Amino acid sequence: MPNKDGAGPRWMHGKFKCCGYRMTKPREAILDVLGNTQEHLSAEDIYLAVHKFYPNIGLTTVYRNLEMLVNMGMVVKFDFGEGRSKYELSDNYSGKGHHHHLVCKKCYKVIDYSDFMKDEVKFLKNTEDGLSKKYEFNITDHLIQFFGICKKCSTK
Amino acid sequence: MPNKDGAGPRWMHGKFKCCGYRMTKPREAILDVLGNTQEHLSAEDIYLAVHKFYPNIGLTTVYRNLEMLVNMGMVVKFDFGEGRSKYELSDNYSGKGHHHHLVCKKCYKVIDYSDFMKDEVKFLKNTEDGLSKKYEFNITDHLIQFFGICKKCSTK
DNA sequence: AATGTTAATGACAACCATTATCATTAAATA
DNA sequence: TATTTAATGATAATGGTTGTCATTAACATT
Repeated sequence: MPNKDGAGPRWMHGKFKCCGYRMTKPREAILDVLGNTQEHLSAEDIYLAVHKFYPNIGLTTVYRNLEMLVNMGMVVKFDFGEGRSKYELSDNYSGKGHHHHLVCKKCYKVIDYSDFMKDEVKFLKNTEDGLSKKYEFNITDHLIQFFGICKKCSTK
Repeated sequence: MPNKDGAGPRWMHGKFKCCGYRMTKPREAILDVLGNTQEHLSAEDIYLAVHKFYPNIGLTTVYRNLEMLVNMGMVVKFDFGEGRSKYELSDNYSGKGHHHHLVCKKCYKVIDYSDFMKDEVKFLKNTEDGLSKKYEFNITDHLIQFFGICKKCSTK
């Protein structure tokens, strides 16, 4: 799963360099893991995946890098109510494209959906504009999640 | 702030009784606190407020009751990214009415807004219907939050 | 009002995701 | 290759939340 050539995409290196950061093996491995899954991974999930190839990379490092990547906007952190955060590459860096989440409250399975975005975009634009003006808030983000019970969980 | 008569609204007692639950002093005090604030309180906030009048009510009891009230649908639990959950009475039991949240990412101030709900309701209905059908999910809830920087935080 | 049943409590320990500390290592640059 | 300092890894600490268990008190029944 990780890039065995040890280089990683060129643009990535640039991205880090120009911020005064370095491209390190753990950082690259973490991005690799995030880039090669459709799942929503916890810090520990990522740690375990990375650990297979680089057994000396520690959990602390994973947390540190995730925090940094979130701050850089390359990774997004989600809370699905499971007691631990989940991470995924942000829209610009993942193949998934813009999507939102549908979360099962029982098994915490998460479905990405990107249908129904037309209404949503309109609604979001309106609301963000209105709220920004009225409450003098500089809105940078939104979180839209639907919760429910998935098919599997509803039949047991 | 708590009802000194020690009775509380009648309908509440009924609500609990018919589920096999009991109306206890801690439970009542917690509901009282939640019913008499416009703030979004953490478990500890509630504990401290309750503690003033009933110093022997413990934090564990607060957590236990909150969990139970959330399961009953009387209280809603929110995560604003602060590292601890916040609680408020659900729409049906609070004077606030249906609203959503605008959260400052720096100071975690939360603004309730109920403007712009017209678009939202339409959008939500559409999306929920579509998602339910397509993904065979029984949708029960949604979470809509806007994040940004409040005026105060942006000028310092 | 007294009693019995059992939901609920309170004190404390345990849990577990996340963060802080700090000596050591290794990217990037010259 | 040497220098600088960002980044690492091991470990301890933090802090919100949950589990345990003996005790208490709501409520229905008598």
